Amino acid sequence: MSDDRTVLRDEPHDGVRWLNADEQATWRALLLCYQLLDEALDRQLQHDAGMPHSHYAIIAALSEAPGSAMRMSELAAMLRFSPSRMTHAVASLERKGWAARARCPEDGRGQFAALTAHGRMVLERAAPGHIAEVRRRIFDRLTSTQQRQLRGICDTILDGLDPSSHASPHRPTRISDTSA
Amino acid sequence: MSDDRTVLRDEPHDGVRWLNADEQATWRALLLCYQLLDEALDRQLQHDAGMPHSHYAIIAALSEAPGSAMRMSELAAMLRFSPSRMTHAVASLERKGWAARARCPEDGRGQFAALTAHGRMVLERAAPGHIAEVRRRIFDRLTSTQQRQLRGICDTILDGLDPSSHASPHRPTRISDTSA
DNA sequence: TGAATCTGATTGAACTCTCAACTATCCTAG
DNA sequence: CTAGGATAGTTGAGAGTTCAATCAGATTCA
Repeated sequence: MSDDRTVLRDEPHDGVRWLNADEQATWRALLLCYQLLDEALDRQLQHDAGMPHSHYAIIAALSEAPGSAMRMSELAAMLRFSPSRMTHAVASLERKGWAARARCPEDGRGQFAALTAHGRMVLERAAPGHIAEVRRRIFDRLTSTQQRQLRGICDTILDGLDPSSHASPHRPTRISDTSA
Repeated sequence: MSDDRTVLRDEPHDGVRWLNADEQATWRALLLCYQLLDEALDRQLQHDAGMPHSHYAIIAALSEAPGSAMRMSELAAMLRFSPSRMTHAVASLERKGWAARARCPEDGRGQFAALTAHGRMVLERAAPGHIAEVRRRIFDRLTSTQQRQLRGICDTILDGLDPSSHASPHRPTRISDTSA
């Protein structure tokens, strides 16, 4: 209890190679970056628009869908949410009157989530502030070289995390896709 | 309601410049990367060690502190947690017997959080799996060039987020610092 | 000294997310 | 046509986080 040396040493253990000093520093910076970025974005949205980032992602996705509506499962797949998470989130949006659900005619099990007029208005009001924050925190700070590097790094890491993310190479993207 | 065009256009609005296609793609990749990485790490720790990533960060930090103990506020500042979050988290660790709290003699308001022997054991068991996951998801995939690039990008972004993060340039880092 | 203020930490409510059931519908093979 | 299994989505409990309010011990200064 009064030992000031860590119990974890930088030698292999259980067949695991530990991180070296450089890797540690990078990992620490990455984690901190994630954490602070996430908090900054969430705080901005929560404060200025009364919604968490995940809800913004949902209404932004809906706003770009044909008829402003999508099947729950489509939505979940697109945003990589669990079905349960999506149900809870859309239920919450519904309570606020920003979204509505409707049974799917072709499949009795299915549900559509649709953006309401009110929801669309809320999104329109929330988007500028959100995008400004993204810009301010990230794109205004990075050189175009760094931006390209970042893209490559993310794609590389995603390859190992998300088999289905060789995604969207040429899909005509839309602006509110600053979401997720 | 049956309008398939997005309400958000890629023209300036409210003085905010929207993201262009490249920026959007990068931003999307970054978000997805964050999300999946975070889930992967959290799931691994939760599944194999019964704790969320944030709790791992706490016990790892404690394990490296002199006497395996730190003031609540120190701990919170180091990990960039709110006081409230830290209180709740340490309370949870205490319930599991992994940490203990003790009043600070010099300052009646203060509290120390200390790692228990049990907590140290739990950390020792959890660390290899966690580090392996970090390695597998990130460092095994990136070239050393990419690693350097990533470090630079994170530092750049952190400059705008966290004034106090020009941090740890030469502090003798320790292994369990794969935390946070 | 003693009021006003500041600081370290805690509390409880509200909310989101996860996980493990569970319901309802659809599909398929016998 | 019906039993078994797959699919779409929901439910509720448990946990972590945030926020605002609060408490108690320090500090300041008149």
